[in-house]
Amino acid sequence: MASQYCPQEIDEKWQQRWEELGIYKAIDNDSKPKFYSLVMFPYPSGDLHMGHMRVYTISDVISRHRRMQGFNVLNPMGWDAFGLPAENAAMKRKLHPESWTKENIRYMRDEQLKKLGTSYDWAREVTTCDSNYYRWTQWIFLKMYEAGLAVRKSAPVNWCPECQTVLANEQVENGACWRHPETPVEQKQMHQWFLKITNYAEELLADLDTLKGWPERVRVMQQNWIGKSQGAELFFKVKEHPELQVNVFTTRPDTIFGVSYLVLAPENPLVAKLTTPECKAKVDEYVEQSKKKTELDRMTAEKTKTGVPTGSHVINPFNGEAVPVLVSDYVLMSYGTGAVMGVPAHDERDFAFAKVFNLPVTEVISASGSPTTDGLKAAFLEQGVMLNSGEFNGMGSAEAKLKMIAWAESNKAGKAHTQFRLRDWLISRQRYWGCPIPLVHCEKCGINPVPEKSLPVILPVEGVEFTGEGGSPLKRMNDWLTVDCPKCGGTAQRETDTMDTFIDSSWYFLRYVDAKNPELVFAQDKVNYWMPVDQYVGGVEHAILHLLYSRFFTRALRDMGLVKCAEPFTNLLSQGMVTMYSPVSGRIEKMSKSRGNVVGTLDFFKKYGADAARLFTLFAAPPEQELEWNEDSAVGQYRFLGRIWRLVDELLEKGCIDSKQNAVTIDSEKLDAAGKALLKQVHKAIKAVSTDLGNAHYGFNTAIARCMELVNALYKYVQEVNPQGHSALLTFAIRNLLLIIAPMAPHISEELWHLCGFASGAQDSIHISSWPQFDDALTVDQDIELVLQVNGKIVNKVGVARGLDRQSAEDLAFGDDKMKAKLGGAQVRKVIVVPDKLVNVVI
RNA sequence: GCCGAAGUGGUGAAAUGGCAAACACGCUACGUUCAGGUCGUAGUGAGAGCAAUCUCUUGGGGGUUCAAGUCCCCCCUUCGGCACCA
Repeated sequence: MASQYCPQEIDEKWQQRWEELGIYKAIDNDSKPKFYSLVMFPYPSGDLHMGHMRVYTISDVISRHRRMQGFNVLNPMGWDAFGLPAENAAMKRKLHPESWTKENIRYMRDEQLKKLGTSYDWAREVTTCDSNYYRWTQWIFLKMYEAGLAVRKSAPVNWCPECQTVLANEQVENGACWRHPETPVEQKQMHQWFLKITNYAEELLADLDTLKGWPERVRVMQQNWIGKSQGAELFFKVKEHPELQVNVFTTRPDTIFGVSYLVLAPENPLVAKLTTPECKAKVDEYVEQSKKKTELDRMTAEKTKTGVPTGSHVINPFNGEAVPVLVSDYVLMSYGTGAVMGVPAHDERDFAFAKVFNLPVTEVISASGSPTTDGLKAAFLEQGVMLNSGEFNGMGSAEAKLKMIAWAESNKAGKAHTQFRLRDWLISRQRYWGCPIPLVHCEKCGINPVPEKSLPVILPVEGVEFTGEGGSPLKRMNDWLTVDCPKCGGTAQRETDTMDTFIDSSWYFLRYVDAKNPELVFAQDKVNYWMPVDQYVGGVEHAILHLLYSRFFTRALRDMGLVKCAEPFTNLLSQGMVTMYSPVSGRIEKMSKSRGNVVGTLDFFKKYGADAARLFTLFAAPPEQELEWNEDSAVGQYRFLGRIWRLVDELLEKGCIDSKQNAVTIDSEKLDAAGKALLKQVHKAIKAVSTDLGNAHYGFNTAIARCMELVNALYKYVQEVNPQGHSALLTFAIRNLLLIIAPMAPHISEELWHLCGFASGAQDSIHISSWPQFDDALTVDQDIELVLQVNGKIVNKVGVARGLDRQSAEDLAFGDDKMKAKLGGAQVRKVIVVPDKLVNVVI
């Protein structure tokens, strides 16, 4: 055995051996309890840095631990391989996106993920840009099309001029493209394909409550995003055009008697119909101006209200009053009906608007039920008592709300309505490197789906030219473009838009269960055996996008009878990001190439080994927290591993490791005091690490600390006691130390496991050994320190044997010299005894 | 503005309402070494004291409790989500 820890000589050896032995293969429909461990698959950008490695390490430790606990673990890996960066890189480097992507995958798989010592079942590898994956993406799309969940409609959409494509709402951040924070998105009215995620809005929101294994912050983010508001849709007839009516959505139908005007969004088609000839010039100008504003402008513009009258009026269905209709850009076309009733007395924005346009402020709710004496200074937003509201006067506003909705319904003046903020998912992309949408446009028969038997619609690879101009290169691929209409057989054209890459990742976890099936998207028995995912690990940046889409997909597939579960991910761990000082910004920021603060994986692995990298990312912070990369501290983990190595080396040298000894425990009674103490340390460490790795918070940092304590205890023992003659105890300690650290440091533990002779042969591995048991009785300290307090302040600590009864503890406290001094002769009011912990005397 | 998470030594952090700072990084000393590194051992929250020891300490202020980093209320700061959402 080398006396020095040399990861360079052991890491790759074991990585290869594990692969040969196939010990990480998951077995479908095995009788052992299953554990589906999933980590968010990477985009093959070409290089993983330490920031990425954290998430794979965390998920790998969970998988390894469960495997040792006897679970049939599914721990797969794949590639989210479609997407814009490949296309942009291809244009820049004159490569095809496919070769660029495939080469990146090879490098990231073979040179990075495998060298981290991950335990993936590579037989299930999935690559979303492979036609044997995306044919099923297309198949699911067609199923959704049949179910009416994929629809083509005209809608205002977000266009990123930089990406040259439309984007989903979820991909717009602060009014800018998620890939280009400097580029504001433009609003365009376009015919596009949408998935009707809104059909599931209610369920997606309500079921968040069932996700007890998800972090609160992620649930709240999804809640905010779905954004449910309850209220009513109310109908206003147009005075000048009795055949027209304007519907508004409001959460406050109880304020309807306070309506003093109505506002339309500039994009609302009713604007043209309601504008009178006298007002047309000004309205047209206003609408033109607001069209020029990007969403970003409209959001960041000062909140002073602007607007123009249309010249028309609508009639309040509750009191028959005619109120003017105006146009203003504070009303959004994309939310509700694109029209709002103006109630200045009870809405802040309406109040501000009324002040600018000098509109009446009619108070209809007040705290007391009588009007405010000197006029409202601001909108009154709270609940209260109704006034100026006809038959509803005197009612509480909450009650009036229900009564008024009922009145509206029976008088055909409105109806109860729940409004969601969530919008349908725009999935068309005017780009090449994505999954083709399997549809055909025929001049005679319109839009037809590609028949199932003709799938996949292969994305053409040969002869594609990337000019960066004139839209998607697919539009110029005439051979590919022209196709027989599946319905009439005439000449037709393929759809040239591709799908949003988030579609690919919305179901990949379902394909892993049956990754190579050529006949089916996945077999029923397999998907029902493995799903749902037991532990998902990934970054919080996907809290809305990917996680919401996957929840939607799983529900849609459930309704088609393809899966049984509604929620795909039972437990979710959102790991914090890895940060480091950035010389670009001068701040500590998320590790990224553009910020110039990345630590490459290979250099570190070469110098200190994969285990040190793994231990550092696990040890430096709890998994949900941010972690600042610190080279010194990471090297500290390398030293810790060296300490283990030398300890085992020394014990082997001295013949203190007995490879045959594999007792479950050691008889404590036969040990001397030092031996008992060490044995206790071992059982305590097993217990603590089992708890830390087994609970929902995954205390990897404390688990490693416990291992360090055990190593420290072993050093102390070996120094104080001649280890010779104690081989049974020392073997037991080393054996268990290696087992409990194995999930976190898989290479060194495997090497030492074999060097100690604990493996049954070259075919054996520590990683398929059983997780060790601990004896709870042996973890209990028999000698404890009883804390003596007066009024909760510590006065003294005395060593006593465990199990001292209350009375003896109290006597002991009152007999203690320091306590006596502290108490003086004061009157004792109360004595609290917490057995084996403390005595608190209250004076 | 609404919602959520967090705030503990020089640093990363740890603490089922019951001894605050486990475990590390860093630093200091000693040993090993020609020396440096490595390695090993010890020390290391702040203040006072030669010392035993004492006092203070978990963003700030109140409260509950025999006992609060932990529970409750108010405030401050930082980070994150939503935001002219009717």
